[in-house]
Amino acid sequence: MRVTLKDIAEAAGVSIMTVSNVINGKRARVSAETVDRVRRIVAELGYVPNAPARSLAARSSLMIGLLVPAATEDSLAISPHNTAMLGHIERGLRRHGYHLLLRGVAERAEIAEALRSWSLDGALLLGFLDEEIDGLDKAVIGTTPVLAVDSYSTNPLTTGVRSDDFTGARLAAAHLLDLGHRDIVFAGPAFTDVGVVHERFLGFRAAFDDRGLSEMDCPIEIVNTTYDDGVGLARRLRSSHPGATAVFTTADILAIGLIDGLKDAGTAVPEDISVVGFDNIDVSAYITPKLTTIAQDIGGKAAVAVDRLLAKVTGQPSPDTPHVLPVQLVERASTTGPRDR
Amino acid sequence: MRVTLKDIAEAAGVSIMTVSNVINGKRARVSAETVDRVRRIVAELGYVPNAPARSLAARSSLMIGLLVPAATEDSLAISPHNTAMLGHIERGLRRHGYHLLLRGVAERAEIAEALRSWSLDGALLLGFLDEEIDGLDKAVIGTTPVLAVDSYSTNPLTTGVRSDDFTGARLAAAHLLDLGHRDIVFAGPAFTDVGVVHERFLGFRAAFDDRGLSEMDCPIEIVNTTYDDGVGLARRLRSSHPGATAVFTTADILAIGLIDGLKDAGTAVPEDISVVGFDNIDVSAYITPKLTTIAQDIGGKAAVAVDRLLAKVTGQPSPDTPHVLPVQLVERASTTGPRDR
DNA sequence: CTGAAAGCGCTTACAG
DNA sequence: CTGAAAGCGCTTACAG
Repeated sequence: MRVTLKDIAEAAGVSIMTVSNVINGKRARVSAETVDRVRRIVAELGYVPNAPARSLAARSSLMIGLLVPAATEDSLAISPHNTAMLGHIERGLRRHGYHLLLRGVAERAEIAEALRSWSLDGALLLGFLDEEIDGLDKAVIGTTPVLAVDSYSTNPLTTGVRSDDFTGARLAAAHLLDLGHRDIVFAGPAFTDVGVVHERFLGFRAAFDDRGLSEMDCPIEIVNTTYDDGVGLARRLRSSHPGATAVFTTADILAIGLIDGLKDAGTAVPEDISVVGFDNIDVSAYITPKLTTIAQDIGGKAAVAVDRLLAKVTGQPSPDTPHVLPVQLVERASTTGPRDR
Repeated sequence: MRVTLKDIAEAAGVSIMTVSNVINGKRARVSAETVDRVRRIVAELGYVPNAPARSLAARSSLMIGLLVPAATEDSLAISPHNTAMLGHIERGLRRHGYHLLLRGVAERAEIAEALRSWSLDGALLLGFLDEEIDGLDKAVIGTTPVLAVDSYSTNPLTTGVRSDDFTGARLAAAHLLDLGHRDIVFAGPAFTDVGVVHERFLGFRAAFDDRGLSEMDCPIEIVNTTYDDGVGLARRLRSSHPGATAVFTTADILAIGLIDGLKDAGTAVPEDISVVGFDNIDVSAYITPKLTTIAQDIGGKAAVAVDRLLAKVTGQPSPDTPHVLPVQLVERASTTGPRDR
């Protein structure tokens, strides 16, 4: 039989609720002597609080949902970047005594369902599109604190944390421009007039503006951010942009595929084409040539996400502007000056 | 206010428990007409079952724990292999209507705590050492179904699923031997006389036996399985094993570090040294030279783990031998015949 | 096919 | 500092 509050109470000769107070650290309400006695018996009997019972009674669960997009029948496609986030987030929550419910969501209704069903104390949204975040109103998330990571949605309910995408892309483009490149391709997923990719595009353009090169034409290549899409881009790059001497990609994994595809086609990197990535995932230092990229502070992003969410959970006023983490250029071997022509 | 069974019952003019029966699909106990009416009202009012209440009453939670080792203050160091497992496991559980609680555990007591506290219906152990699994008895896990992934522990309580490590290493060694190598280093983490690494060592040796080369001396290099350890191994390889023409590593990430380290030291791969990995993680196809390795069936492993665990959860008799998944050699560019000397 | 009652193990006001 | 009572929202026998 499992040990319950009642068992402890009987063994200690006190009421159930005194035990409850001890367990929950409400020491002000119990004499030090009683606390000790109860503590001892709890340890002796190996009492473990029943979380569902606690959740039911307290309408709170000490459980945080980490919601990640997933096609219905698909397994969670967790990017290297999000994997690292996941690890840090779990640690952060664990240190604060919270538990993590990981859930792939295929349709918006599942967000509401997850939140309400489990009496989640809060949720982190990782990897959703801005328009999906935009659609989250009180009707779907209720009063549960929710925070979006890497989102530019202006939804005040989800104000969260992200990297300084604008500056990152600007640094990347500045690096290429300073090396002497002028014909630079911007490669990334389709974007609208808001969001991570759009910000990176603006930052990219800003570097040109900074140098009075505003009029310069910058071809955009729309590609998904996978290795294979990078390889595909390499195949058509020479014909679609014969004059290009450099490519800025919005993700390392895309840059890595691009470099491999380029090499296969006999194009030297960086001698013929320089490539800059974004993220600084581990792999980027393993490939040849090592990738020049923009490093995000993943640990910092996770920590801020957890801290902000838990602040909301515990009822502290939450800032209405997102926390923006700095990024930095990591110069490695995939970039050099353009070859004389 | 949240909608409860009671609200539905009142609106439908039936008892709470009839609604409960409808919700839980016990249709045999309710007339078709009533089912329809209740269903309609449930949809109309947007009823979502309260999971904690259900867990408390039913002593079951539809929740499965995924437990992963973690040093107390550390973030989950999820290897590429385990990340892929995680994605597939989440999908498998979701399809079966279960939820996933992800938990890093620093000490054994936390396993028991997680299981009991949340009334978990079951748990998957990912990445634990065999000796940790060995220590799990009824006293710590109670009657909760638990299944270990990638374990050679003979603990009958956790009998699970793993890859055919023996055959994998044997294939790898056979490949190198067939290419003409004779001086091959085995590189992997410290191992005892049981476990994944030990099996791989046995398989490695078996390939020599197969060819009547049993007497051959095979140096073992004990290294952790990280990129940096691979680089470190490269640094000392030439001096510690001057005659070696090939290295078998127990993990791709180690092989990748090794290759980078060798290249930095001016040693050509595969011309001077051939390298074989194990896992076939994505990255292995991105590096130069592309890594020859042993591919595990990760999706299959996750699917079997989920199926077996849920079978146990639903009370079906569970096999007392682990499910072993086949592996295969993926020949790429990091191996070739030894140079004539 | 349907329902009234008890109970899962806790917390929350409230009263002393 | 301590406790008796009510209730969180559900499921489980049991009875009709």
